[in-house]
Amino acid sequence: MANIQDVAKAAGVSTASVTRYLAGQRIRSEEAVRRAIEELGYRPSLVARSLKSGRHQSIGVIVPDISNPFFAALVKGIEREVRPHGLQVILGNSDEDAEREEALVRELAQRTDGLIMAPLSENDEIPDLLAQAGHPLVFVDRETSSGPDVDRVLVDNTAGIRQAVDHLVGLGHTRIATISGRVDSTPGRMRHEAFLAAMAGHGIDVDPTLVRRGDFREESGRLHMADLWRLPQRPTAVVVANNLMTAGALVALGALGVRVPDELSVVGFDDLPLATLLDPPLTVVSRPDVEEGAAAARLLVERLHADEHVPTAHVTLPVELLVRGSTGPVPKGSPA
Amino acid sequence: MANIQDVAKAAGVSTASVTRYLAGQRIRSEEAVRRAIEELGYRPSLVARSLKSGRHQSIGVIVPDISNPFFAALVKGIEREVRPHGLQVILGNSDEDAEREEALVRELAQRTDGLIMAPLSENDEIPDLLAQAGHPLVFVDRETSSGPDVDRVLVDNTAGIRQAVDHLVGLGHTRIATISGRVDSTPGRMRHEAFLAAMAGHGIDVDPTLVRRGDFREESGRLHMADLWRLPQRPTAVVVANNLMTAGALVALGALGVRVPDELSVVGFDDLPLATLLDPPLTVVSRPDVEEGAAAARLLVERLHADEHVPTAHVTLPVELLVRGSTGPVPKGSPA
DNA sequence: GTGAAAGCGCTAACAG
DNA sequence: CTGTTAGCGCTTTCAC
Repeated sequence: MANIQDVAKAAGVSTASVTRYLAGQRIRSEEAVRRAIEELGYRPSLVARSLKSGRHQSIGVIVPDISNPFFAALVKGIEREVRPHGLQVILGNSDEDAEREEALVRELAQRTDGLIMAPLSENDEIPDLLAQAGHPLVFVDRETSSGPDVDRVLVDNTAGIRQAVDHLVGLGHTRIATISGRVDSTPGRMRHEAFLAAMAGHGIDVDPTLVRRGDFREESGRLHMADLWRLPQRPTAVVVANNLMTAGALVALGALGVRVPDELSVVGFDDLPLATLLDPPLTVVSRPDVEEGAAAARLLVERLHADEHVPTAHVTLPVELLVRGSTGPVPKGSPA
Repeated sequence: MANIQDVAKAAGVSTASVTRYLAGQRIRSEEAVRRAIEELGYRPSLVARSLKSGRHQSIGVIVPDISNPFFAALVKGIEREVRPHGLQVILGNSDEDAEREEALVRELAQRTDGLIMAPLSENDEIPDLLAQAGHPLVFVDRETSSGPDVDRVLVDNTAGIRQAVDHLVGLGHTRIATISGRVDSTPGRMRHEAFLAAMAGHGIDVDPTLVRRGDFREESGRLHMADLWRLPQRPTAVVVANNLMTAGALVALGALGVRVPDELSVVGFDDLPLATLLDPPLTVVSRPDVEEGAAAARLLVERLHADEHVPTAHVTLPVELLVRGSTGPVPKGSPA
């Protein structure tokens, strides 16, 4: 691979002139340099540029699970927002693994100008280190609890769960179960607490056996749903804290031959691509996923372009309950 | 951020000794260096290392659409395979955009040790340039037609489509439609040609109005399906060339109130996460997606570790027709 | 406008 | 085993 010295030599100028040409400045031997670059197939080394300038013209995005359609949509929103600014998006997938997440943070912090991340756990410390080091950081969907104040974009998890519970209670349900996500993560904790609060708000005592702690993965939805159905006193409705666990719960229910919503009402959090085509169509708490990513990207870009200090921003986006076919009245003969 | 000089100074040694310590070699002042690193919070600059060594300890993966579950699974397989080798995976999403793909290739080629990519089009030239420059490259799912011979991992698209057509013909269908993917891409072209060949193999003349060219996106599945249903002579079955377009086709059919498989049989290519929970469960050509990624990763890692020339490998993985509920006999009264 | 030269942070060859 | 030094490829003073 040709370097800037080769080009300078071929064009009969100094490397400084080549740099100037590259930067779009006017130089006398423009044509010669252009030809030399062309003939040698020269491409400036991004690594050398980064070392020299400390900038990378790219941002990093770290998500816990890229195969979750929600995070895929988030990434879409980020890319859409960031592209016009000439920044590359480099994606890291921690695969729900704390060690891998840490490695990615360290790697991308050094190779990008800023980071958008959904940390695995609120106890994560790495992001705080980054922020302290002055590396631009925006939390999206999740945040950490300790450390400095950081830009973040969340959705109104509490309102979403409350709407779901209100809807079920309105249909006459009282034995409502929940399958929570990781309670050490922001959405897991908030949705879990919101469920308990909403039930209390309706004056309903929650049977502890109906409160299950999952981990956001499909398998945990499957297992907990099967468990719930094995209970002597079954629930008449269930609120599942994310899309993947909802999918798992539906698989379990399908295998058990449970009729939804006749025997059990199901509400998921986060829409699924084919939610309307399921049998029955799934009632879910839906949120503006692409927009969530875009909002986070806007905060980061703003911070990258700012000369002076930018105050920390906290954005909360609204959610919406989409009532479809998977929720219905309490089955007859159930203990009301 | 502290650099190696700061550490050397603090420990009272030369930078060379710090480097040696970092590389795990035995040095006399080990303890002093350890403490200096600890106290200064020193982290070696990856960028400087890359510039010096020309290696990056990471690989790049470029896919056309990360929100397609197939590519998400592919990435999973790659990460699983590559992690034990201490390599980071950096993901690029071209979002079906040729310009963006080119930018990603150029960027990642300079910042990674090797690339796994599913090129948008068989006419793409960038990958060839890379390969000529000696940058390790593996094609997965798709390849380019010109340029040097490159490692690749594909699936047996032809056999998959043939099985789908055989299955439908076995059920008595002859008016079989297809919605193809981008025919300038490997899987698009192969599945398209395989469809025509399989039909010819059964001695069936294909009505040209039943052959639609989509672009692998959901919307194109929706549009083409709606178009097909508007035809005076409707098909009795349809083979859709990928998962997203199948989802779109199902949405269109749902909106039109078409009963599957009573009025129309549907076969998709690529399984969908919830395919078994759809109404009816979807018949698909399924393939080992995670394994496809892993196979590509193995080829790349092998090439990265090899001292000498490694002959090019071409891997083709088998596919499997999963017959579920969306295919059935020809509707009565249809022109056989 | 232009070129010489220093330096971003690291590693490796070399001499001790 | 250790330190000195050159150099990866680029940008940016600085003096002309």
